[in-house]
Amino acid sequence: MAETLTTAALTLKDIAREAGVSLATVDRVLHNRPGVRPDTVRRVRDAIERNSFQPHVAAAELARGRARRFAFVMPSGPNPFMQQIEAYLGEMTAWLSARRLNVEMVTTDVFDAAVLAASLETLSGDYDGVAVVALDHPTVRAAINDLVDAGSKVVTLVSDVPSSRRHHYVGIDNIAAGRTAGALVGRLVGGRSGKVAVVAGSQGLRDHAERIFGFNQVMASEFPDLSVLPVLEGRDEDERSEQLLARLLGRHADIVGLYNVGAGTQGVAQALNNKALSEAGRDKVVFVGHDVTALTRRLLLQGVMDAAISQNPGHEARAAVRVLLALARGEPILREQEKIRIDIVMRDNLP
Amino acid sequence: MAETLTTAALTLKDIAREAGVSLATVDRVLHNRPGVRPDTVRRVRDAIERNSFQPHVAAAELARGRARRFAFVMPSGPNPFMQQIEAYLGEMTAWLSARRLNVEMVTTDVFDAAVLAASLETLSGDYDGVAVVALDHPTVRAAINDLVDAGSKVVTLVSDVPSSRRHHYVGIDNIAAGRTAGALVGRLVGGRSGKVAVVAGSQGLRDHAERIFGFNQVMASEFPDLSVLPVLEGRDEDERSEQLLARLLGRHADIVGLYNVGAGTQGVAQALNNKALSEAGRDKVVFVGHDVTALTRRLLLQGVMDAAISQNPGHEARAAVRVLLALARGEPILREQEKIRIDIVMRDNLP
DNA sequence: CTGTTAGCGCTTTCAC
DNA sequence: GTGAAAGCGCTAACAG
Repeated sequence: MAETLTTAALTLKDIAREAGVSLATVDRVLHNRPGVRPDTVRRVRDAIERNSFQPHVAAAELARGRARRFAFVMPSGPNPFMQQIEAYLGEMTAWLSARRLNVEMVTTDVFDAAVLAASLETLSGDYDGVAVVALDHPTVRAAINDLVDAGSKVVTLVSDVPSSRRHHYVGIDNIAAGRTAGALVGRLVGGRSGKVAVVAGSQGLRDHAERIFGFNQVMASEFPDLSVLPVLEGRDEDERSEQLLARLLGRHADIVGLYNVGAGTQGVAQALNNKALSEAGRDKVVFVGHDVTALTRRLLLQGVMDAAISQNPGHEARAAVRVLLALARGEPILREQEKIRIDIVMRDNLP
Repeated sequence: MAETLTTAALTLKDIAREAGVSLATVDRVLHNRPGVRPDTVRRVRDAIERNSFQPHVAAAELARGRARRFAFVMPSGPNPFMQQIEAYLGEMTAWLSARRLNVEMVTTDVFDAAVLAASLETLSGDYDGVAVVALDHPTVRAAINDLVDAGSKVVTLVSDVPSSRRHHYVGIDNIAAGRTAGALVGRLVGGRSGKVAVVAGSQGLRDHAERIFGFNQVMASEFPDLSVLPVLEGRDEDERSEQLLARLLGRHADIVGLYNVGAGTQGVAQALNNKALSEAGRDKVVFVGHDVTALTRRLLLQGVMDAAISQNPGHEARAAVRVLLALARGEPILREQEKIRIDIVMRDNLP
């Protein structure tokens, strides 16, 4: 009927006594510091094990004295999604201060490998942890590895560099996100047959490429009545996206679905809308895109957009901080908690 | 280019000096403890304000000495969703121990107001915080209020008692969840017209009633071609749900959608399947239900179920702990972080 | 009403 | 290699 989830609260001193050594030695073993005879190490480890001893984080935190420094390396452009992440970090100020954590924002051109790598190099050695929205490029990979070698904990944020030695990736599985988008477009089209348009920023961006890959997978295997048109590259710009899409809609009268892989949403919506106005008899185009912003929220409510695939920016911001903190403290990461889910957002479950 | 989110790390002593008082007095003011002249209070408050001082949580935690005790009051039956919550709490053991938090599970019959209230009464005074899966009933409300009066922090979990003085509710907005289910059924049916079946545990349960309410709202306003049949009450039991649904499917040949509000999923799936087998020519029934369990996961992968509305049980478990901790410490709650979202889960974004 | 003081359980010098 | 001891910034007695 009642059951407890926690173990007796021993202290370092208890372990020290039980292992027949001093506090300092237990501390050394606990943190794998050198200068302890292997035999002693074993004795201490045993005692820790036997009691399933957990050091008190609060005490550890207090004793170390100095505050921790984390840096967030973010794109400098006016990307609403990134701005949301920054805003959510801002909301954590009190929480951060109460834990003596210093978070610094560093903006840079994350789309230029050399510039990004240079920014990362300047951080070397000064930070306990670095979160970076990373471009997947050899130069950047090297810079990340250098940071790791210099002793910083590194997490990639939103966009990963899997080949680097970063400690953790905070972001979604973009192939699965693309698959989800495909399933939604396919299902919401509702059995009609026709063509599907895809607008991306650039197929050179890893996340965009992966999303398109997943999208095509699902379309090919599950919706044979729908044919996917060649990807339009709108560079995440409104005007360009609008023009390209408007032209495409003009050429194909039987477009029933649209997947907007990146930003440029305003332009995409515009193109859709103009068409709807001018060509009365035409079927509604199912429109699926990414991220919940002020704009996509409005489009969802208006029924212009049907669904948004979203990675909760608040969650990403907080997860990045928590993961860096856990890594810095040597605590285990709650993987389930820090995993970023692929959210499907429709009008009625808007957050 | 670089910007810091945190403020200088002052200490209580600094504030004391600046306000011309002692440590103890600052501490009293900080915790609104009595026995300080109003004028002194003001002076101290000013100093705190001026420096936007944040006490160091680690130090506070360490100094108070004793561990905190939290109780989780959960249903005693074999409900997979509740079991998941318990499992996720179990995964936090190390995290909890490292913070000297004791979490105890108390199981009881949460569907019997008197029994539940009695269980709550026994906890009075012994816990810093209590999380409870609550039935919305006057007796339970009174028990919750008593706990609050006795000094415990109380959060309702999954199922709320809005009229009580509980400090927080950790769970989803069930009306919105029902609306989401409605939108999904309506959209996934894909323009066909016909009837929609609804299977619930009982309309007496607040969460079920709210979901049905939201579901009907959307169906009535947005999908006039679909008519919702009277709710079947399956009591969350497999057999009963199967029988009722099978009979209904027999009587109405034009059922195109199904909303399963609660549990009994196995039975519901069975009824759908049998029908599919026996009546070859019949249209696929769009099936939307709640929660991602081993069973619903399988059904989604098999294509029997089309979507699950889910409230992340891991998130609920951790949010409940974090909220109780923040409340106990007098820290602000990160509302955005602790909010439970309505997740739409389809095959391709299964967590 | 206000101040003094002894820890809380670690980390970190500095000695041996 | 190992140990002793001085704090870290608070809280909670207790004393005035």
